[in-house]
Amino acid sequence: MAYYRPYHPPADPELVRTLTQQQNEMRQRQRLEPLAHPPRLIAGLDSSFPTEDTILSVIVVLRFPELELVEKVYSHGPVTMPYVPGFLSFREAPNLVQAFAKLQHQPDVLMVDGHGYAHPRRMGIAAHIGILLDKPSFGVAKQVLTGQHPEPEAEAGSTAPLTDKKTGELLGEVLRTKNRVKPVFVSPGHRIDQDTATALAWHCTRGYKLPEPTRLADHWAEQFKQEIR
DNA sequence: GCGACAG
DNA sequence: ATCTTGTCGC
Repeated sequence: MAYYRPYHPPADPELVRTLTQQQNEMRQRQRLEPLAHPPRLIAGLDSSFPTEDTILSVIVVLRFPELELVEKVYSHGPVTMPYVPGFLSFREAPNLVQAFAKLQHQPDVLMVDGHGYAHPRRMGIAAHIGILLDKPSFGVAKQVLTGQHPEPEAEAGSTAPLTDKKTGELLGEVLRTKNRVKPVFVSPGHRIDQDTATALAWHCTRGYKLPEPTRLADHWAEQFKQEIR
C-alpha cells in the first residue's frame, strides 16, 4: 500500500519568518479564560475557494442552545496568500473579518473551522480571529496539525486529550461527535477555556460529524457561491 | 537527519 | 481547500 500526501510548494523563508514573528506577538495578547457569560448567540465561520484565486467566507449566527439560524452573511474577494501549513490565518482571516463586519447580530462566541491553541505557536486561525475581533473564539478542526492523541472511545460524546509530544502540554481535545465516525479536534482560541470550548462544540452537534455552526456555514457557502457569479 | 503538515 | 466513482454501512 502506497501512501501519498499533498505536495506543498516551498514557502518563501523570509515570508515565513515575518509571519512567525507576527504570530508570536499576537500570542502575547491571547487570553484563555472561562467565558464570562453563557452564550446566547454562537457564530460559525468557514471559508471556501470557488476558484483558485477567489475566497468565499461565510458566517452564520445561531441562537444557543436552540441552534436556530438567526443570520447568515458572506464576503468574497481575491486570494492574497498561498496556503502554508501553520499560517492558514493569513490566507483566510482578512476575508472573514470583512464578512464579520456585515453582521447585524453580534455573536457571543465564534466557532472557527480550523485549530485555535492546537497550533505550533498556539496561534491557529481560531485564536487569530478571536484576537483580531476581540471576541471569545475556539476552533473545530477535522484534521490534526500538531500534537498526539489516543483514540477516543467509539461512542459519541467521548473525548481524548491532544497533547504536545515534547512537553505533554494539553493543546486541545479530540471529540467524537458521532458514533464510530472520525472525531473532530477542539481547541480554545481567545477569551475561552478548553472545557467551555469542548462543551460548546458538543452541545452544538446534531447527529452530524460537524457541529451546526460550522456545518451550516459550509452548507450556505454552496448557495452563496451561486450569487457571486 | 527524518517525518509532519489545519484549510 | 478542490477534483472526482464507486462502494460500504446504517
